[in-house]
Amino acid sequence: MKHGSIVMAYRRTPRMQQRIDATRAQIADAARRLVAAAGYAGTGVPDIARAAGISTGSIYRHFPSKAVLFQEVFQKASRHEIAAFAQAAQVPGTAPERLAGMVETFARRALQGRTLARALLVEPVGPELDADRRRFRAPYQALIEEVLSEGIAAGELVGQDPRITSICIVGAIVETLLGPLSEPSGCEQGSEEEDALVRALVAACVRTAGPLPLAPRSE
Amino acid sequence: MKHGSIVMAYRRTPRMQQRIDATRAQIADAARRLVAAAGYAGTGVPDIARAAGISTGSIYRHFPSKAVLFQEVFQKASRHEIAAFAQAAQVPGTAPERLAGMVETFARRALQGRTLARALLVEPVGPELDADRRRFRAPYQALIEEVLSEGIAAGELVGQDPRITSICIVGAIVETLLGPLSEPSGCEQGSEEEDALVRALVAACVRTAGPLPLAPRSE
DNA sequence: ATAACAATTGAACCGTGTTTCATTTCTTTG
DNA sequence: CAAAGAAATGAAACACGGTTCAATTGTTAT
Repeated sequence: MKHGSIVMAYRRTPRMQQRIDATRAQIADAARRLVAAAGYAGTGVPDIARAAGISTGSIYRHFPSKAVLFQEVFQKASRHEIAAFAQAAQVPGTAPERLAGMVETFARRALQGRTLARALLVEPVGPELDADRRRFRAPYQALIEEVLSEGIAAGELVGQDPRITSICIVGAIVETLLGPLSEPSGCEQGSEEEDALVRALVAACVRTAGPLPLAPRSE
Repeated sequence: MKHGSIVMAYRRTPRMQQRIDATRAQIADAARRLVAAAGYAGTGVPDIARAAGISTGSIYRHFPSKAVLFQEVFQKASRHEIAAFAQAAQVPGTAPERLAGMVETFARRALQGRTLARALLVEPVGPELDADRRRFRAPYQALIEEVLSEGIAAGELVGQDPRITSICIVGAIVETLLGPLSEPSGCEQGSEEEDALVRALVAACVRTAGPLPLAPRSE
């Protein structure tokens, strides 16, 4: 304290805030890319720092922990997917038709995304993120359940517990894609094989929903 | 070398071999019990040693690594389940009837086992065991596929890819049980709730198989 | 220019859980 | 009983990854 002149404190300026936000986004983006390439297990905090061009310690100025960082990454990544899925749910048509479109949308996008989809859907992670993954699957299930309920009310589907059925359909999709998603070149993208897989999956899911032939009104 | 008399070497005698086998079994059994109680993540090698009444290091005389130990534990545990499932597959009846029995068997046993089933079916583990788990699900899928193929040939089920359908059914079962298996007291064993769950699951799986009404012969 | 303070660095830290190994205990054989 | 060697011990070493923090660099305001 040499002299009494009060020097004003450093304040967070817009320019600085922008810089911070950019770094934060850079970290999240690097994490997303690494997870998409190496999976969750194969992505350490130092790896992310290197990929983002910053230091390990800096990560922790922007995120309190690795778990929270990935929570954000996963949520952001899944928002896109869920939006696409929700859009498919809104096309007009009978419940079975809509369901078919939804399942196909899900499957095609997952097969395109591969490793990221695998990380989101099935890759083993710690218990904290495990709960998150269930939360990630839930929106799909809810959208399916909604369509099923409407289909039942409209007499397009047999009577059933739409909640359980929707869970079954989500499980069916994930399990079917699990194999292809695990093998790097399980079935080539855009191949005949992929088409056959998706067709069979869609058919099975529609059957699970139990479409009624054509009974518009009670006899 | 005090005196020239050649003292014969120690040789592995039947008695000793029996002892070794017993210890090995003891280790595997302790591991199984601990996994059933605390899950895979919550079971360390020292824990197993303590439960088996031996030292940590001894484990490594009997198993080269923790991964191999659990491989054996999981395989042995699943043998029982698969045997029960295979038995359910052999009861006489139509394909839909048999499938219903199989699904119910699987679900009831899994809900009874809880933590062990969860460890086998869904608990996050390392990548080595991940492949094992897929191998663990495969026998169920194969048995279902077999029943489906027979049902299709017999005209009891609609035309379909039985492989994909069987994968879907396995996924449906696992996904449906995942919730209850995760929550310690999700739905009480032997409860009304459990019955409803199993009924809905069985119904959904049978629909997935696509039973045909009653068309014994082509018109 | 320089005080004040935030952001960044990266090597060290720490907890957890697996694996090792010098030592001890036990079993068999002459 | 003594020698030989396998089996068991358990404390210590190790590996791995996330997290921390003292030192440094960068930015703002006077």
